[in-house]
Amino acid sequence: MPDLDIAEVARRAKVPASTLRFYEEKGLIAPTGRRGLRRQFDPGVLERLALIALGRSAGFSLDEIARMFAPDGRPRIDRQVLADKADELDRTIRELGVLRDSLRHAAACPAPSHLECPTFRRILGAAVSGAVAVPGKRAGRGLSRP
Amino acid sequence: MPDLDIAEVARRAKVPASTLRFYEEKGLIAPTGRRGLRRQFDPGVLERLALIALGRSAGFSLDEIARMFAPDGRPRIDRQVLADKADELDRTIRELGVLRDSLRHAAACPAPSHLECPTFRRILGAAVSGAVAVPGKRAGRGLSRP
DNA sequence: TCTTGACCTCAAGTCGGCTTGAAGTAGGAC
DNA sequence: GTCCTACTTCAAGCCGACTTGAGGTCAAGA
Repeated sequence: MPDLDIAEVARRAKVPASTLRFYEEKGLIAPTGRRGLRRQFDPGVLERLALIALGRSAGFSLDEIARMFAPDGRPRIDRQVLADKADELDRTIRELGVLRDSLRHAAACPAPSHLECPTFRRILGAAVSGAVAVPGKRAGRGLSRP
Repeated sequence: MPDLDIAEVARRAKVPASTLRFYEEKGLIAPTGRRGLRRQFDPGVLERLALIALGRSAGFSLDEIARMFAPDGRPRIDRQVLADKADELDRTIRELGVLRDSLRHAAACPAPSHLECPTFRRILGAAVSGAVAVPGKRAGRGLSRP
């Protein structure tokens, strides 16, 4: 398969070209060369972008992901790191489950105000005590389908 | 219970005073008055902060949370919104579960390189197709214990 | 040959949720 | 009465992951 134009990569990976340029700047991907001004990429970049997307959705930062590629470009993913991330996701999943159940209860609860519902107050208590924490603070985050 | 000084609220809610000022600016909380320059808060603010923390961990933005308080200060949480958020969390949880299993497999997989593992490649394929998405993009996010 | 338009560079902007820093003030201990 | 210290205001900064805008270049089609 011949090299792909940046536009083609963008189309296939469903990623804007600006993002590809940004990733290149960060050292996550590299064009094989240029045709005129235009970047050309080895088709393998698609796999790499998939790897990046996977890492992102698992909660790794771009910098962390960059460190998972050896200088030769091949992934050198530390299995321990993966296992740790899986454990982290596991905790996150359990916490989200509790939260989901709480929300469902609050949604179904017949108390006139949520503040009058014992269950809701219990959840609040947990929130106060820090048993429930805020996403985006160096922890496992979820995924989405926009 | 008498009013609480901002420092006391910060201590009890485990939130920096700067955050309380920021929340006030956003209209999320309001002091009952001042003693000298210092803000004084009704103890009920603790419950309200708990509600805010809970909302944050469920993935609501501060603006969304602000809209959940009626002008009189009482929460007016739409049960449908809660149910929707619960459903969203449910989807997130399922996706994270798949991801966790995938990570565990990759961690345990004996293939010399992850790219040579069929399972890993299948996951990558899913990532490419968009079946796995990135957190932080208007979707349910997870929780954490920093 | 000329035009078109998709790419290029580089700097700056965006977004959410705060934090930080400089400069000011007042309550309470001495 | 004075001092300390914890508060105050306001503006600016930070983080990550990109996006946007202005001005420039060049391959390909008419």
